[in-house]
Amino acid sequence: MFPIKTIKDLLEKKGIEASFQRLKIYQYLIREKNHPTVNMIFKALSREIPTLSKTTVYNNLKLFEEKEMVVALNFNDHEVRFDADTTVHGHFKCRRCEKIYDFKINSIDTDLKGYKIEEKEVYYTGICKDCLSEEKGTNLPN
Amino acid sequence: MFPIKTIKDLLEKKGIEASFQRLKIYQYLIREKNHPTVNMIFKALSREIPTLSKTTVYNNLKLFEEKEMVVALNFNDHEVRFDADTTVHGHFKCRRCEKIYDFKINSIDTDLKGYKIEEKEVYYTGICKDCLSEEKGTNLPN
DNA sequence: ATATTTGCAAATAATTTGCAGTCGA
DNA sequence: TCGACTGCAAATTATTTGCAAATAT
Repeated sequence: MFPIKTIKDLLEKKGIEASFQRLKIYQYLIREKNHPTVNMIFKALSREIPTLSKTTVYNNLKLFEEKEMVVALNFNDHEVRFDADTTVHGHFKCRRCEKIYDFKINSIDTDLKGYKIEEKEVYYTGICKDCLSEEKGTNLPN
Repeated sequence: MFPIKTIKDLLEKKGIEASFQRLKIYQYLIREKNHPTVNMIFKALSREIPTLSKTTVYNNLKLFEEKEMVVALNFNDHEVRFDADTTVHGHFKCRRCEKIYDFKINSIDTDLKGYKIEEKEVYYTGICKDCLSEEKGTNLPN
């Protein structure tokens, strides 16, 4: 689905070198779509790249952010998560299973006038579909 | 506008003691409405309360959060800001002057279905009205 | 008197920085 | 060969924890 070649082109189109580590980190983001933390990326890729350092993960995520290839998500907890989808969309975080779901935003009606808006971020928190149905399941003996 | 007495009642209504430091911290939040960081609160109140410690500021903000008297704002930068207005509303941060403005959200139209939403947070970033007009001012010789 | 709160100092965690060695066009 | 990239170790910053002293009911 996302062969190395494609990602390589993508990186080069952005004017950055396609080093092995960089390529793998970006590939991880677009493949997994799991909104990982620095640590999740580091741990997952360390298996393939045993010499990988966390600094490199930080370096590259920062670079991706500058190139607007990645956005950082800041929910109200002390971990930053990353998303390679930079189009405007909302993020829902389940406080039970900790998963983050993307959702589509059709419009936001506000009273803001005269401001130059450059970025929009929308975070929802709650319980996801799966956890809700599990909850129901445990309550009903059948 | 927010006399000590009123704030004292408010804290007690929430079931927490109205200690001097606690009262001052909460008063600062609702008076200034400036969405301060821990440091801003600490520095501002240190003048009046020279013995104040940052731990106490952290302790009380945490308590306020638990009691849902305060929400923490996480823009994509490494500082958390606090807001004593806990109703759902948006926050706009100017990347020029760093000020945070509140705005009203009438509605958000999304495709999210079947999820239990418990919290909504909306962050906009850009240039505020004031900074925009200054910008114009410097460009025009008149 | 007793429970809560405060505030210091130390611990922890996340991120950044400096820099020497490595890699690839 | 040269500049960019990596990765270690140390530094920095934000936040939390442990605990003894202070405070308030």
